[in-house]
Amino acid sequence: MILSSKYPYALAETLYSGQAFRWHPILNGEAHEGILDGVRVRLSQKEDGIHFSSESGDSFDVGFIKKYLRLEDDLQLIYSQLSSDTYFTQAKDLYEGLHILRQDPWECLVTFICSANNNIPRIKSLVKGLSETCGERIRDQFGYFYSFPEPVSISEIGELGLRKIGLGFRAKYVAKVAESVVRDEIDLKSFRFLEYQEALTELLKFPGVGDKVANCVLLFSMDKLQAFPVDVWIKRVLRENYLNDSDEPIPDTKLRDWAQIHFGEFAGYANQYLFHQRRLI
DNA sequence: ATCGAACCTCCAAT
DNA sequence: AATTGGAGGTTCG
Repeated sequence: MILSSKYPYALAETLYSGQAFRWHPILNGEAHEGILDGVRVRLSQKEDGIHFSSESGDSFDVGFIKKYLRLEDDLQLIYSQLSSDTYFTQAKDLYEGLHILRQDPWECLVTFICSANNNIPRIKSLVKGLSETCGERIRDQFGYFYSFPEPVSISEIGELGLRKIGLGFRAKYVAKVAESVVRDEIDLKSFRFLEYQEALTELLKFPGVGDKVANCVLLFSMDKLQAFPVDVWIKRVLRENYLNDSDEPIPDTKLRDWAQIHFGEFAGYANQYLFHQRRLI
């Protein structure tokens, strides 16, 4: 199956820019494999577009992949809205076609709780451990793989089980969030229909979710392109390029407010490009 | 309100 | 070889 799009798509940059943690290169980097909605998916970028295959073939909705990849995003519009910022423009010239992904909110929430005070290899290994411990074991033509666990499955292994996987102090948070989602029948998918501020307020009620994690979840899974996660890398970018080095430290939420006003409705796209550029220095 | 320490774990750098 | 410091943060006092 070939997915075509009007706009350039930097597939590898997108899959490995630290927003999703279950993709890995296969066939000497020719293609990428991940698990979406309990299905193993392979993607590769060719001249004529992004090639996509999975065992369920066409029965696996192509529309699903298109949504996941945000193929419909109007990059020209987004670029033009951000073009007055010279640092964004620099990053854009380097990584043209880099996209935000639209992930599953539950998986996104859990993985970004796991991201606290962790580096990317650690986050990946935790998500892998989680999936292999309480995800569903599924077989396809290439062998076995594991779906990302449902809230019930995580709540069943509890804090102790999560500690065994290596979540550390995050185990308590993930366990509580899983229990809460199960008990209160919270439909995270519906958060996407809330306004940014309202969804943010709701997410902040979860233990282990502060402003940074909430904004990641909003941006990467809830269609809030104005979300602006303030992490150490973005702080470096802001400090180095936009603020006086001599200034005293500014609280993260203030930095976010400033950035959202400065960059506007696509602040999250600016965030991803600046983050990606700074991280690869 | 604001601020710093503490929190699990892993691993690279002393 | 043991120890320290830091990693895409949040909570608690």
